Amino acid sequence: MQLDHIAARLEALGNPTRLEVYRQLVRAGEDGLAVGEVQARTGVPRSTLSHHLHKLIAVELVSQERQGTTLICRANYAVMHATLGFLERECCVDEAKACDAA
Amino acid sequence: MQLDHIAARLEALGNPTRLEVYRQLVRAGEDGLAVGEVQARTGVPRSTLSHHLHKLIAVELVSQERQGTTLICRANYAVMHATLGFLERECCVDEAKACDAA
DNA sequence: ACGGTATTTCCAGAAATATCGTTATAAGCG
DNA sequence: CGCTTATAACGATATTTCTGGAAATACCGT
Repeated sequence: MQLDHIAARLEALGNPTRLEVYRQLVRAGEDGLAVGEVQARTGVPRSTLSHHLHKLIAVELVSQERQGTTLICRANYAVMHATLGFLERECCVDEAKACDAA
Repeated sequence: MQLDHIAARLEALGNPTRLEVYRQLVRAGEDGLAVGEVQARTGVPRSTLSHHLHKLIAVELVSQERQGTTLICRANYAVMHATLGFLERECCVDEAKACDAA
């Protein structure tokens, strides 16, 4: 994973509205949530929400699947874990040094 | 930790330049790095770097300590871990559900 | 106090982002 | 086919961010 990709994902999550949306999707689990359901839970206006969802989709943190007229959104756990893993590895560098120092 | 704080931290890290700066600080470990040293390693112009550092400091991911004419910057690991911990907890909600489903 | 080094603050323009009303598109149903 | 629902794309505006040069400030040795 490249630094730019990680940064893009963090930026996507670095907005209260999007973080809240993402959290709702995580909580929804495997079943995911229809866009309209996310809208109902967050109260974000439709067009704004669509915009934010696209940002999350663009960095692959969220995926969409059509079911009839509704679009189901799901959190992409693998990408999230990869991102967190990268950050932890960065932190572990320091952890090791901290341990050396201690 | 509130959602807004987390988002602010993610946003701070969600910029390639700042993520790189932060990574350099993490790698430097406990000793930290002088601003000038960060500048030398990243090649970011001084004023631009100063701005980015302030953003990282504002969300407490980085701290500064003066040593004579130079300012030493250090990564604040505790804050980083708290942030990652929050995200992991969010993810664990899903993990549990994923396990139920599996 | 003077000179030098390290760093920030000031400023301003370009670019990106957030927001949301309106309009368009896709899918199902009778 | 026309109606309804669900959602995305368009478009416009206000705000924020990013960037970096120039000037100001902080600290130190002499």
